[in-house]
Order: sequence, then structure tokens, then C-alpha cells
Amino acid sequence: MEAARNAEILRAGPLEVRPDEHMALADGRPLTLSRREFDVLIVLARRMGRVLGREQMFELAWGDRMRPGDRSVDVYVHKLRAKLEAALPQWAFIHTHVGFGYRFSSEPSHGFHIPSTNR
Amino acid sequence: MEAARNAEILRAGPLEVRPDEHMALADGRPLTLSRREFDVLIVLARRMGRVLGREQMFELAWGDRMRPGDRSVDVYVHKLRAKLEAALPQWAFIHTHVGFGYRFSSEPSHGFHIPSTNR
DNA sequence: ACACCGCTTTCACACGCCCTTCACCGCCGG
DNA sequence: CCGGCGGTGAAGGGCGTGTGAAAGCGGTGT
Repeated sequence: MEAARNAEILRAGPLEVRPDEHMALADGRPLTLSRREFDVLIVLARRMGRVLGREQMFELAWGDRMRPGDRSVDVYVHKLRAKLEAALPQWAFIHTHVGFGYRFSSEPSHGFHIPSTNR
Repeated sequence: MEAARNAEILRAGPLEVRPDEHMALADGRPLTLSRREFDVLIVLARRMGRVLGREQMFELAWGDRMRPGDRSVDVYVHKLRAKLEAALPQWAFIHTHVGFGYRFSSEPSHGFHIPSTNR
């Protein structure tokens, strides 16, 4: 890679991920993510628009081979979704491809719910 | 980086199928297909322009011999047609050859679904 | 050493998608 | 009119995924 000293910045709609700075920004506001959550996010964001299998995700994020039956990836996808939705309710980022894995890309959320706007 | 060496890409009009990535794109937008739907689409797309018998399709997509009377292929052709038409209403991809099987190729649909300055 | 605390992993269960099969339809040729 | 063929919708069951909570692990401060 020749891009050299350029800080890698991954953008997806209102979301910005900066692997080098260990930071993720939603509309400019920083998200609070654990290390593992961050690794999973980066793995997904770097393969934006493509379908990633769980095993591949595990190897990239955990640096180890996934044991059959391990649900860790699912759990962290869930945690990430929760935080992303809390920060950007109208957007969906992690999409399930049943039988294959997950795909990352920013898409407007299907239905939208607003916490306490309604009353 | 990642060399996209074997990246097989099948194109038919506005449709793009990428077997290696478990992805199908309609005008660049990803389709959500189940595993079986995907397999059938790939089988058809790889034999583009040729007529495929149901038995042959079944063996290629299911990896097994088709039992006489099995309608699975018909059902999945139907499911695929539905999703393809939803994504690309003006195109027809899967064509029936009565007594033989199906043929895949992109052709403009002769019926019309979009009211506009048409015709 | 102990208590506290956040993070990770595992577990159990709920739920929804998916695959298969079946029934019924209309069409066409004999 | 009857039988073969393909289109289509729906039911049943299986299993892949979503999800909350408990258990395990390390680190930090007192």
C-alpha cells in the first residue's frame, strides 16, 4: 500500500470511522465503543458493500479461527447495531444475509421510531 | 491489497451477479436473496442464453438428483422472478421453454408497469 | 487482599426466515 | 373432455438469527 501516512477514514452516510485514531463519529459525535466492538466495526466497514461470512469476520476481528457454534460475532453485531441505532436512529448499517453473514452499508432505516417525540 | 483474481462476474443488462461474494446487484443495488434463490440464479446466469432442463438445474443448484414430480425448481424460479421484477420492473430475465425448462437472458419486458410519457 | 467495574464469552430461549410440499388454477393439445 | 404442464399461494416444520442475562476474566482503586 502506497497511500502511506494518510489516515484511513471510512465513511458511510453520517458515520465516520477512523481506525488509526480508534474513533467512530456519528454526525461528528464520537461513539463509545469497546475494543472488540471497534474491531468488528472496522472489519465490516473496510469491506463495505460486501457480504462477509461469520468465520471471515471472526478471523479478521479476533485473529483466530472461529470454533463451530461460536456466536460471538452475532453478539457483537447486536451490540454494534444497538449503539449505532441509538446514535443514528434513521439509518441501518449492518444487514443480515441469512445463511451467509453480514453486509455493511448505510441505508435509510425502513420504518423510523423517535423516542419521545410523540406523546 | 486483495487481488480480485477469480472474481467471476456475470452481467445481464442492469443485473450483475457475483457468485464469489454471494451478491447480486440490480442497477448497483444489492438484492436480498436466500441461499437457494442465489444458487438457482447462479446456475441460470452461468448458462446465460441457453435452455436448461429442470433436472439439470436441480442437480447444479441442489447438488443432488431430482426426484420425478419435484416442483422445487419451478417454485424458486417463481421466487426469483418476483424479486427480479420488484427490483427491475422493465426487464425480464427468466424465460420459460415449455416442455424443456428455462432460459436466462435480459430482455426488456414488453408489458409496462410504469405510467409515464410512454409510447 | 478485597471489592468494584467494565468487557467478553457463553447460554437459553424466542422469533422469523426459509425450504419443502401440497393444492388448486388456467392453459393447451390430443 | 381429459391429461400434462407450468404458475402461484399457502401450510408445516426446521434451523439460523436476535436477544437478554448469567458467568468468567482482568484491571483498578482502596
